[in-house]
Amino acid sequence: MSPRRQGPDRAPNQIDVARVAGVSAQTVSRVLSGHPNVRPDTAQRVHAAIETLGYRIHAAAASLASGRTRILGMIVVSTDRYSSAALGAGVEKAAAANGYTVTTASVADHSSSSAFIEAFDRLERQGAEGIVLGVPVELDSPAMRARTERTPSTRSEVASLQPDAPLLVDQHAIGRLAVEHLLDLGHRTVWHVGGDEYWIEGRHRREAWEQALRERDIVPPPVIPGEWTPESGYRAGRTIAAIPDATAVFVASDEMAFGLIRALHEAGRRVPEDVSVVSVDDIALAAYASPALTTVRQPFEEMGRAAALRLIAHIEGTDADEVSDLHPELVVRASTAPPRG
Amino acid sequence: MSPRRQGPDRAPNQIDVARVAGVSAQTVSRVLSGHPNVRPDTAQRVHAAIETLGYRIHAAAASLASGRTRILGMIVVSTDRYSSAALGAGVEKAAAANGYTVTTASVADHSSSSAFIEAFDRLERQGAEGIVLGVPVELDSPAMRARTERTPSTRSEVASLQPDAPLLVDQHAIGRLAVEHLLDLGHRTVWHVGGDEYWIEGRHRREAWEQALRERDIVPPPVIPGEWTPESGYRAGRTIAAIPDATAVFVASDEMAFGLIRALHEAGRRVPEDVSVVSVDDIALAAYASPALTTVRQPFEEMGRAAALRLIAHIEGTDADEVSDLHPELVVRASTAPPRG
DNA sequence: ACCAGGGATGTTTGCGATCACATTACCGCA
DNA sequence: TGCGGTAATGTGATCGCAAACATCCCTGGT
Repeated sequence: MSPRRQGPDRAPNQIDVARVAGVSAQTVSRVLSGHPNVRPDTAQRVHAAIETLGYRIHAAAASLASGRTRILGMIVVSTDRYSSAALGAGVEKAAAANGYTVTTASVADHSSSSAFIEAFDRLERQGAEGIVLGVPVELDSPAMRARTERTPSTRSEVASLQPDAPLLVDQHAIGRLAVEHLLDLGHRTVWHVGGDEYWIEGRHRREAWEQALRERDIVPPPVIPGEWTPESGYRAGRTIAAIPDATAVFVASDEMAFGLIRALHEAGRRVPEDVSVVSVDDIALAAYASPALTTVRQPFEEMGRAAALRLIAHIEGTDADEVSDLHPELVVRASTAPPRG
Repeated sequence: MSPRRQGPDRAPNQIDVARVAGVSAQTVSRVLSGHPNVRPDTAQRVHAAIETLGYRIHAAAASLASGRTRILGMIVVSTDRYSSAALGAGVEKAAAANGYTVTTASVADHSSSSAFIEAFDRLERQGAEGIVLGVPVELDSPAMRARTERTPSTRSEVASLQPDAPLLVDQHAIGRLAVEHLLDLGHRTVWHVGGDEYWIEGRHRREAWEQALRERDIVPPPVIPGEWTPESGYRAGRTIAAIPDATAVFVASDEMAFGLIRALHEAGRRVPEDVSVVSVDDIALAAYASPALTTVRQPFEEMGRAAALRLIAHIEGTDADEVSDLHPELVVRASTAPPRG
C-alpha cells in the first residue's frame, strides 16, 4: 500500500503467488476466500507459496473488485468519557469476530450538525458499510436522512432508526429503577440532576424520573441541569446543598455523582445520612467512591457489541439473531439510605 | 462500496461527473486533488457536476491506483481505561486534521504476542500506512521486527522505536516528581504500589521511584504489585494498612489510588493525616476523590496527537516538526501532607 | 462404451481511480 | 509572423483482485 513501488521489491500479489504455486491467480483467490471447490493439495501448495512470499491480500483491490469493504464506521464524541470507550471496545470486538474492521471518526460534543455530516461523509468515503452513531444526532434533517438511507446506521442507544423504536438499553427503565429505589426507601420526593438534554439519554432519563414520580402522585421538583462532567455535578451539588429538604437525588451519571457528593460534603451534608444519591453507569470507580455509589448499571460493552451485530446482520441481510435484551440493573451500595426521622 | 450495483442507480463515478461537466475524467481527478493547473471556471463546472450527482470519491479505487491509503492504524487494549480513550481521541483528531483516517484494532490486556501480530496484520491488510501501538509489545521478536520494518509504527509512549529513545512523556520524571514531593514534605521513605510490570510505563515508574529514593540514601522498601485497576489498588491498600510506619505511598495510577484510599479508610488510616498518597494521570475524577488526589498529570490527548503527528511526518518524509516536549506536571491537591509528629 | 453432471481450474473482463505521457491552446517575444 | 515554452486538458495503461463464464477431467449410471 505504500507508494507504487517499482522493481523486484514490490509487495507480492496473487499472480506472484499463483506462479510459485503453479496455479492460476483465480485459484489463489479461491483459496483465500475459502471457496469449497479446491482440491486440498492445491490449497496446500497455495498456502505454502503465500507463506514463502509473505503475501498479504490487498484490501483496497479486493474491495474495489468485490464491492465489499467489511468496514464499520463509528462516530463518537472526542472525550475521554468512560461510556464511549467501553462502547467502542464492544463494537470493535464484535466487528473483529465477524471479519470486519472499525474506523472511527470523532467529533466534539455539542458539535454542529455539519460536523456530523462531515464525519459521516468521511466514513462513507472510506467505504463504511454501516455506521454506529455513538453521539446524539438529529436524524430528521434531510441531509442526515439521505445519508442513513444510503448506508445503514445504528444509534448505539437506539434499537433501530425508527424514531419510536425501543432503546437498546431501556433508558426509561433506568430512571424508573433509580426513582423507585429511593421512594421505596421512604423518601418523599426525588430531585434530579440532569444529563445533557442535548443527548437523548439525558432526555429519556429525565422523562422517566418525572413519570415515576407522577405515578406516585408526586409533583416533580425543578430539574437541576448538568452536562455529564464531574464539574457540572459539583455545581449541581452546591445547588442541592442549598435546598434544606432535599433528601434524595437521582443524578444522570456516575461521573457527575462524584462531583455532586463532593459538593454536598463541603456543605456539611452527609451521604447517605442526610442525602441519598443514585446515579447511572456503574463505572469501575463507582464502587470506590466515598461512599460507594448506588447506581444503575449499563452494560456498555454489551451495548456496543449489540449495535455492531445488528448492523452486520442488516448489511449481510441475515436476520439479526435477536440480541438478548440488555437490561439495566440497580446496584445498591452505600450512597443510599432511608431518610432520617 | 455496496455490492456491485447494476443499472442506472449505481453510485456515480468520475466518468459520470466528467460527462456532466463536459470534461475528461482526468480533469475531474485533478480538481479533486487540488492540482494547480486547472482553469477556475472548469473547476467550477466540475464542482457543480459533483454537487448535482452527489458524487463522492471511492477511497478503495483511489488507493489502489495511487498506492496511498492515508490510513493510520491503532492498537489499544480493549479495556475502558481512561488513558487509552484519551490517547485515542488525540490520535484521531490529529489524523483527521491531516486528512488521515484511523482504524482501530483492540487486543485484550496481557495478550499473547500472537494476538498482537494478528492485530498488526489486520491493520496492515487494511492498508494502514503507520501504526500507533497503545499497548506494551515486545518489539524485539523477529516477527514484530519484520513488521515494524515494513510499516512504520510508534509506541504511543515512546519517542521512537530505538529501544533507548526517550519516552514521549518522561516516565522517569513522573516517578521522580512524585517521590521528591513526598520526601520534601518530610516523609522518611515512600512506598510504591506498582502498575503492571508488563507495561513499560509500570517498569519505568518503579525504576524512577527506586532511583529517587537511592539518591537520598534511602533503601527502597519492597514494591507492592498492582495492575492498574481500582481493585488491585484496593488490595494493595490493605497491604499498606498493615504496615504501621508507612506514611507515604506513590501509586502508579489514579484509578488504583481510588481503591487504595478506600482500603486505607476502611482500616482506619486517614489520608493525608496518616498516609500521604501521590498517583499518576490526573483523570477527570481525580479532583473529586476524597480527598482530592495529588497526582502527576499526563497530557494523554497531547500524547496521542504527538504520536500521530510523528507517524505522519515519517510517512510523508517530512521532518517531524519537533513536537513540543510533553512534560508531566505535579498537581498538588489534598491527598498529601507532612507526616505527623 | 457413451454421455450427463459436476468438481476443479483457467481465462477474460471490469471495478474506479491515478499516473505517465501526449496533445492542444495560448502567451510573449524576436 | 513564427517559434519556444508553459498552462490546460485528454488518452491509454495500470493497480490487485473477484465475478462471470469457459474449459477440462473425472465419476457414475445405463
